[in-house]
Amino acid sequence: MIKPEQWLSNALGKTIIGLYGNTGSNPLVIQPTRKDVEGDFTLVCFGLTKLSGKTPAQTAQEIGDAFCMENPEAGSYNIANGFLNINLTFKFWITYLNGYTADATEPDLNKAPVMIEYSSPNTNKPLHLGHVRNNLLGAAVANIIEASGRKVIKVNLVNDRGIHICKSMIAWQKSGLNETPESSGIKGDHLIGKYYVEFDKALKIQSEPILSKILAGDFIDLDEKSTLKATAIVEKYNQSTAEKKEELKGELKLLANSGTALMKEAAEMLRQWEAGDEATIQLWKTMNGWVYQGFDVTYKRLGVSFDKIYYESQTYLLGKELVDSGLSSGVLYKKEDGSVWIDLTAEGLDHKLLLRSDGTSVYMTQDLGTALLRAEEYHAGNYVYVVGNEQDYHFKVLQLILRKLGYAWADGIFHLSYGMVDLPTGKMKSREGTVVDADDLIDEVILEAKKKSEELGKTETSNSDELTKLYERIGMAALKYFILKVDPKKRMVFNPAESIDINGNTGPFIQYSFARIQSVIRKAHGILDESYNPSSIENEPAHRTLIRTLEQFHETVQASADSYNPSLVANYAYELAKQFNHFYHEFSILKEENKDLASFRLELARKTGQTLEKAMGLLGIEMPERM
RNA sequence: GGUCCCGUAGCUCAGUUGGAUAGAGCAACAGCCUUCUAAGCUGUGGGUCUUUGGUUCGAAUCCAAACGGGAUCACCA
Repeated sequence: MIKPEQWLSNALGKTIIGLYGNTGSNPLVIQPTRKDVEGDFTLVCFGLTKLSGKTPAQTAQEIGDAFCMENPEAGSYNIANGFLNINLTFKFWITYLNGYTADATEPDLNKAPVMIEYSSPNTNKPLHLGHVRNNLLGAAVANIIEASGRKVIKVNLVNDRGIHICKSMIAWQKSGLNETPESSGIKGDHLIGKYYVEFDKALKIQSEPILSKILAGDFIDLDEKSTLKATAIVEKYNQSTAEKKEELKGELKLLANSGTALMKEAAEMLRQWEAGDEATIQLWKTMNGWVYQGFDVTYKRLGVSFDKIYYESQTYLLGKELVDSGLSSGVLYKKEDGSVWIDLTAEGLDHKLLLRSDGTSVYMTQDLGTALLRAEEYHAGNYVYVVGNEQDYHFKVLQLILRKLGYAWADGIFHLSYGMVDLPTGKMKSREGTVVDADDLIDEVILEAKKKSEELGKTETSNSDELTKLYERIGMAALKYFILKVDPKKRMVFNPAESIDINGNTGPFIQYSFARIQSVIRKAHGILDESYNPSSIENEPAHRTLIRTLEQFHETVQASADSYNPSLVANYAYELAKQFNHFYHEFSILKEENKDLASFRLELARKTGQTLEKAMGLLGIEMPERM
C-alpha cells in the first residue's frame, strides 16, 4: 500500500531536482496541512529559496505547477505565505481507504527483541497510584513497541528481600495473632502492609526519646559509627536556620531509628535471612506468598502481565561476581576498610559504592547483576527500565558502570523515566495517609462508572453479568486513559474526580464513539453491502478529513514506539473519535439514499472503529460493543 | 551548595526535526434530541507561552541568564 507522506516526499524530491538540480542540504519539510487551510499536505518552501533564487511564494508556485503536471494524484495546490498546500485527488484518498487496515506490523523476529522492565514492586506494601502509572505505562509501551514490529519481553523485578519485608515480619510475629489473609479476610498485600505500618508506629515510639537525647547531645543509644555521624550533624544543627534544622532532623531521625531495639531486631532478622535460617526463610516465604497472591489480583484487574519475573533474592548475589571481575580489571578499586568503589569523577559524577565494607551488596550491585543475567539470557537489543524519575541518577550511573566494565549491550539501556503523580492537594505522603491505594482506586472508578451509567439510564441490556463487565470497562478506560494521555516524562496531577469523567477528552468518550459505530454496523447488517462504486462518491471534506486522520495511525504508533510515549497514541485516538463524531453528526449512513455513498460511509465508519479499538487496545483499554 | 528535570487559558493537558492567526478538555455562558446511541454536536468568552537577552526569513520550541517549582547527591532501596 502507498504511504501518502512517503510517496509525496519522493515525488516532490523528484520535482525539485528537476527544477533546481538538487533538493538542498536539509530534508524537505512536509507536514499535514493545518485544519483551517485548504490542502492535504504542506511543503514549507522557505528553506528552498536558496536553491531557486526566488521568493518563497514564487518558489512554491514553481514547484506546485511542476508537481501537479507530473503527478495525476495531485489535484490542485494553493500558496499562502510561502507554504505550498497540495490537494491530492479524492480518488487517491478513496483508493487509500480501500487498502487501509489498522492491523499492526508483525514482529520481525530477525531484529533483537526489546526487554521492558516495569512494575518492580517491594513486597512490604500494596500497590499505590504511583505503581499504577508505572504498570500502565510499561504495559502500554510493550504493546506499542510490539505493534511497531519488534518482539517484546516483559519482565518484572520483584524486590522481595531486605529490611523492609523484615519489618513486616517482626510486627507480624510480635502481634501473636497468626493472622493470614484467610483468617483475617484481608487481601495478602494489604495484610503485610498493615504490619509494616504497625512496625513503623512502634518504631516511632521507641525512636522519639532517642532523638530527644541526641538533640541534647546524649548519644548513649548509638553505636560508634552513628555517634560519630550524629556528633557532626548535631553541631551543624545547632548553628542552622529553622529550615535547615528540619532537614538535619530528618537525618538524625534515621540515626535514632537505628538505635532502637526494634530496628536491631529487624537487622538481626535480615542477618538470619542471609545466613539461611530455616524458620526465618519459612516465614519470609509464607508472607511473600500472601503478597504475591494480592499482587496477582491487582495485576489482573489492571490488565498487566509479564513474560518473566525476576526476584532480587535470586539475583542479588550475581552482582558480586561482576564486582570481582571489575576489581581484577582495575575498573573498580577497594578502600582500606574493604568497601569497593568506582570513580566516576572523570564523567562529572561521583565516587559510587558497589560493595559495603562487610562485603554485602547494595542496590546498585544487585541491579548490575540483574542486568548481566538478563543480557546473557535474552540478548535483547534494548533494555527499557520503567522507573520513576527520582532514580535518574541511579540509571545514569548503572549504564556508565556497565559501559566501563566493557559490556557493549549497555548502550541499549534506556531509562523510561516518568514523573511523579501528585494529588490536587500536593504530594502523596504515607505519613499523612494521602497515598491512593491501587485496589481502592480501581473499585472507585468502576463504582463511579456504574453510578454515571445508571444516571443516564440507557444501557440496552439488563443482563447483570454484561453490565458488570461494562462498568468495569468504562471505569478502567477512564482511569487508564486519564493517566496515559499525559506525556510520561511529565509530573502529573491526578484528580480523582476528573479521572472518572466520561465527557470530553476521556476514555469513555472514545468508547462511546466506538459503541456508536458498532451500533450502526449492526443495523446495517443485511441492508447495506460492502461494495460501492468509488466514482459516485462526492468529495466531502468531513470524509476526507477522517481518511487523512486514519492515514496517520501507523506513523503515530511508530512515533509512539520510538519515543516510548503512549500519550501519542492516546491523543491520536481522541482526535480520531472527535472527528468521527463530527462526521456522524453531519451525515447519516443508514438513511443515505445513494447506496454507494451509504456503503462508502459505512466502510469509513468500520475502519474508524477498527482503528479506535486497535489504538485503545495498545493502551490496555477494552471497547464495549454497546453502552 | 553541585547536578538534573519542569514552568503554555481559572484548572488538567496537547503543541512532531524551529513554520502560517498557540490548540483541546474541564469549569462558565448560549443553542441543537420526531433524525444511525445527546456519554454527542455547534457557538461565545478566556493567553505578555514565567521574565530578560541572543541565534534567523521565522522561536512556545534552540542558546544564555534571572525568577519560581521539583528531584537527586546514603556503607537505603
